[in-house]
Amino acid sequence: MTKRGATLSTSDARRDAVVDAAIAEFARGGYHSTPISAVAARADISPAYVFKLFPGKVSLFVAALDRCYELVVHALSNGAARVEDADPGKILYEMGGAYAELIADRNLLMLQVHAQSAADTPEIADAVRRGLAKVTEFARSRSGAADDEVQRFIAYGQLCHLVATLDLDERAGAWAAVLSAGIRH
Amino acid sequence: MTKRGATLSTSDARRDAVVDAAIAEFARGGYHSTPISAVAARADISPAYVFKLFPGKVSLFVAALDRCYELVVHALSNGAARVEDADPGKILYEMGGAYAELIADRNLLMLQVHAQSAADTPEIADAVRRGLAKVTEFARSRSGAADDEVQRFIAYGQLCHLVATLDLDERAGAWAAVLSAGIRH
DNA sequence: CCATCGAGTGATTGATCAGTCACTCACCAT
DNA sequence: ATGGTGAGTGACTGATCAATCACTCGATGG
Repeated sequence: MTKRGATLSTSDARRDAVVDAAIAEFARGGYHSTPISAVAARADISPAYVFKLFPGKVSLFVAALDRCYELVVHALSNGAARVEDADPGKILYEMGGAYAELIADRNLLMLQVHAQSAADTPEIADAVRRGLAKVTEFARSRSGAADDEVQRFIAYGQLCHLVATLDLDERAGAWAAVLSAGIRH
Repeated sequence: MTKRGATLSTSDARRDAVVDAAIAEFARGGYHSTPISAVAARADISPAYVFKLFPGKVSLFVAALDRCYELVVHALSNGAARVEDADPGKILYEMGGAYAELIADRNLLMLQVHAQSAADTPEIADAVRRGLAKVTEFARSRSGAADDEVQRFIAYGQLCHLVATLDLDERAGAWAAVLSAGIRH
């Protein structure tokens, strides 16, 4: 994360604000159906200036994604710090709880879903892989869990995305209950 | 209006062909970045005629999704039929294998990924829930597995989507191996 | 031979959007 | 004051796309 402080030029501060706006707007509409003008409006600047701060739409989306995964790793780290024990299972469990808290507002979650869908753009695919690599590697090394436990951790994270995207936890139907069981919100 | 049991009128046959084309094209580009003209070109008809066969872009996408989930359930059914045993674990395992075969060409897989991302359109969200309900309920009742096993089955299906979307099984890096381990292609 | 009907299209419209460019304005050092 | 610099914008362009509509064509049947 770019450090925010007095040393930042105003354009760097703007860039950070635009990334915040981009996370919110891209999370709403996804990459292809979110116009730059929506991001600009949320950041209270003109669409033209967004193109002065970022070379193009893709790089803005990638910047939003990078920040997203940064926040995810940070949350996992906080979760892990909550348990003094060194039991990998417990650490992964707390990481899961911390992740659930982080994505409670859905923005970071939906951004990941949309990014996966837009992964035919190479720069976006690269950013997703980069972020997922950091998350996976951090979860593995920080928890000390075996590979298959880490894999399970990520798999249930993906299930969590599905449940949240479709609001399954607020739906009637046994099948919805099967999928949402134990997923924290 | 002429829906004869086995004999399709030419416009109904066209509709089917357009759905096939739609699956392929929407799988490539997703909902928002795939123009109707691409589907029309693949089906060798004019874009205008697509709108005679379907009332709008959304309903074409939904038709493609419906067919997709139909094929998925069919594949699961075939997989389950491969084991004479009544062991839920084995049945789920074979279902997983059959699913992996079905989505080997990626079209049905990517369509589901894109659908999840486009779920802010209510008709699309409904179609995904409808399809997922059928898949989940079929896997549960046909295998006789416990709810948490079914949940695990779906979760690893989602992980499989992620791995395939990002080509993780062809990437170097320990983290990619952790996520792709045991996922069949 | 003529009338009808369904299949299928070309041309167009109206809207949206990424990206560009020439420009203004405020501030600051000389 | 003056000239330079960086922040920020309005107005525009070129392209794309969903959707519509008036039309053609060929088969069918009376």
